[in-house]
Amino acid sequence: MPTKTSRSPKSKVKIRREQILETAAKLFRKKGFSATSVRMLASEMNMEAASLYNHISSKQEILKELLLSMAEKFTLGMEEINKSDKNPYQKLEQLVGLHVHLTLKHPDQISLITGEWVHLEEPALGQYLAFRTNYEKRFTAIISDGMKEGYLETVNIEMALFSILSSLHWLYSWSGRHPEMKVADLEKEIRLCLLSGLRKREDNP
Amino acid sequence: MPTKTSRSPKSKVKIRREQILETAAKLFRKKGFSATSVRMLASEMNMEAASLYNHISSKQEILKELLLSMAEKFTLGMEEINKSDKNPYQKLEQLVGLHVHLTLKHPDQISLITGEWVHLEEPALGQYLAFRTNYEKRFTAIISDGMKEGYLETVNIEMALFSILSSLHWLYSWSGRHPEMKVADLEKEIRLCLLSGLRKREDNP
DNA sequence: GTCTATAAGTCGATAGAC
DNA sequence: GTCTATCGACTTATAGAC
Repeated sequence: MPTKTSRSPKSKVKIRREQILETAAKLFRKKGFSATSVRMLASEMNMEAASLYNHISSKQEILKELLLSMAEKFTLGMEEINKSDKNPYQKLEQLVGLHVHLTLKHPDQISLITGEWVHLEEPALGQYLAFRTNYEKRFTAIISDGMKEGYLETVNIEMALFSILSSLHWLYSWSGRHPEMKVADLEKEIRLCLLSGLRKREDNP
Repeated sequence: MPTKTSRSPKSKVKIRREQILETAAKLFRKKGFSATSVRMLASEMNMEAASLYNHISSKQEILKELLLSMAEKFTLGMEEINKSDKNPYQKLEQLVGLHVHLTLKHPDQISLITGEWVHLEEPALGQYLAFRTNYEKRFTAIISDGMKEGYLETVNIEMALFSILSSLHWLYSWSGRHPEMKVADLEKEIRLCLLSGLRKREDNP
């Protein structure tokens, strides 16, 4: 049976590492990955740059962890939604909810999805793009089903995906300007804008 | 009266400078401003880094020129559209056209709008943000008019602006994947996705 | 686990020959 | 207008004392 003292230092290390990752995400968001030096990150953590390397192995590793952990969260959410027997329109509503939820919980990490993934090196880059492609493929399938089953207007599928995803990707900047807005309200408003517009009005269940 | 030889070298210089700006935009798009070195830019131009400084005064100046020239083009387009006596819905259609047109003409420069403006230094940063704020204000006014006059569904105005603009800002990545698509088709499709969804269906002129 | 010191390289930009 | 050579500052990361 592990003693108190045998677990305590381990969890302390983990917390410290998580603080570094959080701070890094904030800096990467503000300055970009390339323009953020490990010295700046260390300074923000009130330590010397060399000390960081007791917690992380490289600057690149930080970016990799920040981006791949988000990619996994989106993939997991997509799997959860696809497991249910909801109709395609309801799945889209849930997808909006997934984006809103993850965006409000991890705004800094989410912001990196937009432009900082280009700084990933192989093999992390390939892994990340695989997640991304898979996610978009599943998203497209749901939109496609929604059109076939009469829940959605028939428009260019790729364009629909593109317009929905680009709006959802920029949610973080919007939520930054309205920190007072509640999750439920934000979700309702963005559903109204992105989905009700798309939804056929006449003959729906 | 200027002779042929007096104009020829001047225009040659200008073309060289424009080639540098174009190449820089392409590199900034691919690697980001910070991760692009002047040596890489020079190499792409088949010259030494030092030689670049006969055409530009600094790396920062390149970014400033790329971004502010695009900001001016958008502002000019907005002024043109606002000058007409079209109704708000028609103005929105024209705005979509403006974005499509500028995106297809300057995809690399447009791509910088998304994330690279953060690397602008003052006073260029202030100038850029002033353009941006002004543009968003006018865009909002048109949406607001459209709602008041019954052309558009009544939704959260800021959210409508946000979802339209974020889709339009990412047009460049979409057009990159579909280089074969014609301007008119792209414009029609994106209008369908972004505006027809928003447009009220019952009682329009 | 944090520090100082430093390696080894790249950065933007300039000086001056041609 | 392009080159070589170079400056000084900054970069990521490591070695080793404490």
